[in-house]
Amino acid sequence: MALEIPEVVINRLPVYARALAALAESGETVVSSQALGEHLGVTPAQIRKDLSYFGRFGKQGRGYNVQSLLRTLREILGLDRQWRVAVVGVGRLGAAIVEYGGFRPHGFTVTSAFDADPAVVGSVVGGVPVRHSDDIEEVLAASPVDIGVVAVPAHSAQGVVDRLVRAGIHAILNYAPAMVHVPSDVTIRQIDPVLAMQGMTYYIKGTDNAAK
Amino acid sequence: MALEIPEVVINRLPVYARALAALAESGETVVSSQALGEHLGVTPAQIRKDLSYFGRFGKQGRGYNVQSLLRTLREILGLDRQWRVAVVGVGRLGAAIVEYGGFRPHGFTVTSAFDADPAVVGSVVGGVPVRHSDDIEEVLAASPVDIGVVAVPAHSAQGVVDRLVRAGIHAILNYAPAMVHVPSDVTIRQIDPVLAMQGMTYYIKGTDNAAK
DNA sequence: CTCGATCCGTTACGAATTTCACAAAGGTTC
DNA sequence: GAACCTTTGTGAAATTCGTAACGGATCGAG
Repeated sequence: MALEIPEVVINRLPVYARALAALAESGETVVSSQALGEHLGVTPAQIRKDLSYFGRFGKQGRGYNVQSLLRTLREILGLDRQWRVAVVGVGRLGAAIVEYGGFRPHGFTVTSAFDADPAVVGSVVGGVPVRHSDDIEEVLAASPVDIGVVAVPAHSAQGVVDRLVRAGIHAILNYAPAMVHVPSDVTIRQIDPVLAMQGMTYYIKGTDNAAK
Repeated sequence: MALEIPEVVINRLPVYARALAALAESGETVVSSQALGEHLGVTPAQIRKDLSYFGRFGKQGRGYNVQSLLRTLREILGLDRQWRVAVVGVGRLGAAIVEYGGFRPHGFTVTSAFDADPAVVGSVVGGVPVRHSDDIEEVLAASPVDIGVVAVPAHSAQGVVDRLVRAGIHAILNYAPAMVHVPSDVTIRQIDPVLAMQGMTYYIKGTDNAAK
């Protein structure tokens, strides 16, 4: 508690946890920072350093116990709980997110959905009834969620985020191609394929394929 | 050319470009690093420093010309060209990517699609014929692309990436929940909503909603 | 029980990145 | 055209982050 843990470190922990889960799956019982690092493309030193922020989990000469380190990481990250998710915007993308089955095995369950289009409000998507975006605060006051997922057009994103923040949400995953602002006690992550691609083209400007 | 430009800087340029495009749209002709920074949540100094890697684009006392800075950034990033994209994996997610209309306005066109499922191979998704994943090298040799998008299950991701690399691709956007390895002359970006969420739960462990 | 090999946790160092702060320059006002 | 205000570009300082290196455990072999 005394030490402030860098965000970059926190963001690497889920990667470690995923690798450990794979190792556990394949029956491995111990793993060294060396082996884990190779499997993951990071240096062993970084893994040891990252873990050392939270305690001492390894045995010298042996490595880490896969099961127990995995359990520890999941506990640190809060992955040992169920998290309720609200999805705002159930257009093409939003509907795909609500119906996506990949979140639930990780403890994330979509428990409410919102949209601004009256034609969609009232329908049921992926087993979740769609409410109107104007009622976010009201609906979430009655049945709170932990995480908000924003899948609305860019120009509506900030408004939706503001609503989610007012509803008491402290974690937001934003799929909208817009840089939105949140108070410092709210964590936000951006998922933006276009930005990701645009950040790559710089590096391939000079390659053969591009020459035309 | 002499200077190696940090990757973090490159990744911020598309964000600046997007903000400038919005300003241009709304008729603004000049913008200061101060104003741009506020609009974007970064410090003015960072914007100036980032831009200074590439030249001197501003006027003291005035700021930057929106149109010309936007044009310059697009040129630097290679956003002034058309980029051909291959999508591998046309399941739920892959099909959504191929059919997604949001890439084309930015110069990214999906020109080929692949899948390993014989039931899907031969069909047409979003106007693009689906070929078998085993034929990636062959097909891309005949009609090359610039960027590969991977939307296959985690266990197939590395194999697909290897194929794309062998086909001469130098930029890969990976939607598969797997850490894949590429040679140093290949740029890769990861899109992983589960990791993004898992990186947020750490920060909301102590909030009211989670207490139950 | 000793030796050698392995590997963690930690500290010290170095690299990378961000922020600061200021001289120089453009614009405006009178 | 002089005084003043604004804002850039940039070295230098400060901060953050990653890597190297090593003492001290742990284990297995003989």
